[in-house]
Amino acid sequence: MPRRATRRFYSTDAESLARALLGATLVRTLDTGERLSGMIVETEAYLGIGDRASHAYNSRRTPRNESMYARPGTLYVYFTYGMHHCANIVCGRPDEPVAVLLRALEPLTGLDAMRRMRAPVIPSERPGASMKTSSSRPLRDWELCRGPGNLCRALAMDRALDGADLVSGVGVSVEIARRSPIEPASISRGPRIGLGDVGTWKDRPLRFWLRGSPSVSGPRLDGADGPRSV
DNA sequence: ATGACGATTTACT
DNA sequence: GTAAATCGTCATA
Repeated sequence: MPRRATRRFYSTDAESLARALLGATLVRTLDTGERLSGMIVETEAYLGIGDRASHAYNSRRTPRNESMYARPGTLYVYFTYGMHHCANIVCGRPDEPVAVLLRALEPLTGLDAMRRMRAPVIPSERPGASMKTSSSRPLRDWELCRGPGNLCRALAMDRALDGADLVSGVGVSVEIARRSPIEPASISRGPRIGLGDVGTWKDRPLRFWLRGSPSVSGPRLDGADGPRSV
């Protein structure tokens, strides 16, 4: 199949990598040996110490974001909102805290395992208690990895994977398989999602997605192209 | 020690 | 549209 992405592939600026990752396949191997995979359809670029929306803004370097300063091809996984994990791939040059957030995949294999991971955790199975049928209808295939938090949940990715090197491939349970380049015309871009008060950085069109994919997150105001294209 | 804050998601008015 | 869930992390004291 396609070959694993090389160090060179990741050694570029965030915007270029965000585009290059679209269409690539992310493969996650569980401890059980199950292989879950999906096509990357949505990414966001975080440009580094000058990017007010970045965890590394103003050279901020703490135990949490330490892996942002690692070699290109390193995984940066963080925990937020008390319940979600988000996964990034570090790029740029070594010691440069530049990264791309993985926001959505179109599931390819291991959908049953993904559905299992996404299944809500019942607080306590109380016999006799009226089972409040969680109004949640069964998840459709295309929404299993829709959104950065859901993506990590479906693929069982957490801080244990933070700092993993996607290139060496030694004992790595996550890998990126390149694919033939995507037609530039099929890529849309727009402002990043979920940012706080970051001034003008809020509007920079650093979010990229594959036009037409149902798995792309964010508000879908129209039908054909998902979020407002730019 | 304390408090404010999330690169989110989901449910609800 | 608004709000709640939920807790690790970081800056401040």
